[in-house]
Amino acid sequence: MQLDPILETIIRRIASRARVSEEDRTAIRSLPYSARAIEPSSYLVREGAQPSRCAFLLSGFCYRQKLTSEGARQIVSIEIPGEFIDLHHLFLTESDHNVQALTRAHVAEIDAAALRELALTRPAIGAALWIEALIGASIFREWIVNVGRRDAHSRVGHLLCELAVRLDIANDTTNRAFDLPMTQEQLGDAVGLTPVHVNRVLRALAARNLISRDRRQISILDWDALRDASDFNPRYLHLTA
Amino acid sequence: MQLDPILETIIRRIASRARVSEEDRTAIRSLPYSARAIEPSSYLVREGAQPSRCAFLLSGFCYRQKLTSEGARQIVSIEIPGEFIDLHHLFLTESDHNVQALTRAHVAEIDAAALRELALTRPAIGAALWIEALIGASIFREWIVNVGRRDAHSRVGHLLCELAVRLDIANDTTNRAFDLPMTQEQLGDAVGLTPVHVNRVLRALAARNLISRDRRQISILDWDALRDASDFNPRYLHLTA
DNA sequence: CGGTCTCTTGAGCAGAGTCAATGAACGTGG
DNA sequence: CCACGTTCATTGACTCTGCTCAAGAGACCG
Repeated sequence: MQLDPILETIIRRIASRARVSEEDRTAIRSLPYSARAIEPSSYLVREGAQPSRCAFLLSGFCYRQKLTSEGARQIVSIEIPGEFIDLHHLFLTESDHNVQALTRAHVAEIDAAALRELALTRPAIGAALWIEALIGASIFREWIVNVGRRDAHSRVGHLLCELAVRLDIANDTTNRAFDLPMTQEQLGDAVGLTPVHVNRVLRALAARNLISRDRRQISILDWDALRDASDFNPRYLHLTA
Repeated sequence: MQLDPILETIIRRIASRARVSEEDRTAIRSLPYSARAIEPSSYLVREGAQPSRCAFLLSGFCYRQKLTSEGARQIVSIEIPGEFIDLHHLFLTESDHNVQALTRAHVAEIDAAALRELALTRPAIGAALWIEALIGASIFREWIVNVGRRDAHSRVGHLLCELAVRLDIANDTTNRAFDLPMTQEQLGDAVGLTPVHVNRVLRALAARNLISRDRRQISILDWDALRDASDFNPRYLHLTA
């Protein structure tokens, strides 16, 4: 029998978090889902919607965002390939935020009821999804700290460190360099600064030889220095959980 | 047979989130736990620790907090009675933050392995705990927005609105008034401001007749006005989920 | 009654925002 | 291949919200 490569990708992700049995794998293989391509900046989820599917990001980047009544935007997380992007919809009916594609992206939209069923009845799958969700929550907490208590240089540096680590883990590399598919305005929305100030901070970081930039390609030149200057401690990513 | 009032409280909480069967209740009634009183400002959980218990807050207030290397503190959530305060420890080994008591508090510390077992094998209990955790994550997201994109007046007002709603729900009241057991310094740590500025903001809100204060008793005088001024929309609390 | 912790208030400062203009990169159609 | 329009990045000048420093007043406690 031919295996569906998309479901196998999802299985690998879940298996990386918990010991899944052959029956667990079989159960995942029967999940109803549909694959979809998303154009940059289009919405995957809108605040107030009641989605019946739960997306898994296969390729591309997304971000999670909320708007204030003043029209200001705050990005509350950035999603990279290989992540479940709305586990919330498994158990909460209404979305409390928006999710948009940053680049062209591919997602597998899994039937929420079916995935919820697996999460509740198959302990290994349940545990894996719990871990995914709880690490996500931990990252939210760190972002509150970032935006609430760090100065502009550390905020931007911290975000770059986080992305470097998460991308290196996801790609099984140790590059500390990556293509950052965000405008400076979006970066500002992620760290609570204006685009003008993000620009000044980025060049200040480059001037201090902590990073180098070429278009939107970011290389961290001095990891230890940037990590220290940005108060970055990867504990909150629970890499060894 | 005599029922343990503490476990019954926990059962009621879980039952408010999902339809639990009599077997589910029986299973909860056999959870190993110990009750403990906590003095103000003492720690329930420390960053880096590997707790084997998961606390449920029976009375009193707690806050969740992280420190930067500069020594700045950011409070990332405030916990009120009736909440599970570290569901993270069910599935993540190491704590990424500190939890401290705000007032004298009572907690039931439940054996994490036993509760995890229930979460994974009893669908109703699992669903209830998922909902608890996901609402917590939603509140983290809103706090990122609060600290990242709102001005000082809105930030403080937003926090007061959130606490008023959560406490009214928990106590089944509609007072819009509550005792806020926090110093202005702690308030500042929750909204990313200095205590001096929190002080000015609080008196400005009082001067605009949005709130009144007597010691640490807060009354919201004009709910609609404060809600609008603070950009508060309770959707993120998922009250009807 | 003294000590300590909070709360208040004022004065001056500075980090980040605003406004505005210029320049570079990129996609598109001719 | 080039002209053009759009989006994004960069820079300067100026402003302002919120911070720092510091001192005094209340509240609470043993």
